[in-house]
Amino acid sequence: MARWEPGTRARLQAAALELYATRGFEQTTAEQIAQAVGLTERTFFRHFSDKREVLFDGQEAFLRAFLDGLDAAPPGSSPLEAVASALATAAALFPDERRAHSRLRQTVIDAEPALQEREVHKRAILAATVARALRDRGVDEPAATLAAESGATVFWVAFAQWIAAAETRSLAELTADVLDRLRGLAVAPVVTRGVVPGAVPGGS
Amino acid sequence: MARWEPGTRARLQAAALELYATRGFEQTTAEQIAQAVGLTERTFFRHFSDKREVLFDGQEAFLRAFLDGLDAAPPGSSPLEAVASALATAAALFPDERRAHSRLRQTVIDAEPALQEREVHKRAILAATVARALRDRGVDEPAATLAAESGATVFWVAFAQWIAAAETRSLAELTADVLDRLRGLAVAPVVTRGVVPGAVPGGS
DNA sequence: GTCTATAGTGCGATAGAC
DNA sequence: GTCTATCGCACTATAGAC
Repeated sequence: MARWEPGTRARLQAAALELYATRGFEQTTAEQIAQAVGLTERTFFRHFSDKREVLFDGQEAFLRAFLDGLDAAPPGSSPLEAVASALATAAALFPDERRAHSRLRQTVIDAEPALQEREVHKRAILAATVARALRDRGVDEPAATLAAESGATVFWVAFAQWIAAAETRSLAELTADVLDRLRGLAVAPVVTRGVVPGAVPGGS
Repeated sequence: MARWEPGTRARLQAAALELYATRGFEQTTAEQIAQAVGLTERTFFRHFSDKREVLFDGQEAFLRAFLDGLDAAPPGSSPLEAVASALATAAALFPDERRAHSRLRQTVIDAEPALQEREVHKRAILAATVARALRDRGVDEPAATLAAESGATVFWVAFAQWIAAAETRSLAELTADVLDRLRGLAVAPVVTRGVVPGAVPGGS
């Protein structure tokens, strides 16, 4: 391992993130990313199936964390208890040191619909995988899908909070809080702020 | 409205769905779709921003139904009660006559990752819009997002059931059932089928 | 309606690692 | 010799600019 620099993928990812953040996703060509790390466009596409995918690597580890968390839940746990365990395990993948990086990456994604599409697709795959794992644990449908989608939603709501400007709490703390709020949804039948009738102008 | 054939968009959509279903999405070029209805490729892209979008038109009406359903909920309703109202209104957009068409369309989408990305993106936009409407009704965060995402999940779970092979129940009936199951999730702490310890081979 | 950049693919050639 | 990462080149279709 001397002829070629190791960590090619990681260097392509870093270069892509920086270029997307500065010039914008559409204005950045695959050739520019490749040249930034001394490679050709063709090599870029050998590592990543398309320009979007370079920002969505490492989701496998994230998915595995979720599944490991499910496995860690004691047998006989309710679907939501198992999901709570998965959330805690997954949240541990995002220590505070990663916060700045996650923030920059999300800024890039939020600026580009094409990237948002890829992101929600990855999120959908996660939820579907968790649902399958729950079914394997003996949870029937539609409970498995509902619990899995709810867990995913809790994670992304907490994640958005975690990378919000002034936020300092850990992701683990935030996921636990949001999960509690979800539990309260089904049983708390009152709105918390004052209702303003007619505040939503109905169209048509 | 006499110089050109009316319903151009609808005819392009029908031709696209048929071609995607027979030749496959990737194997179908925009030019083929356009020529199938006597137009040029350029005209296709004037009506639809890309090849995927031709399958995702009419989401505005769907979104409006959801919002109208929210408005129909009495002031002071809980977030989930408001969502239940929205689900009923939205489900009414899918009478049984549409079932066959929805089935074919979903078959095409399920066969192509690029189309799945667009679909989940549209679903995400729906959930975000519902969340905003709930905030306008006085629901705070994260309750608004949690309720909106839960409502969206309920709809799509019910929708998948509605277009399943042997299904005959109406979409309205199915959304109501799935919503009840969701309500039970947070309070029902037991799995319904027998738990088989060790049934999930834990890796590593 | 034409013209063009570029995303993304297929295949072959090269060259180091083993 | 095999295996694998990289490069080079030709090519199509998308999508947007003019």
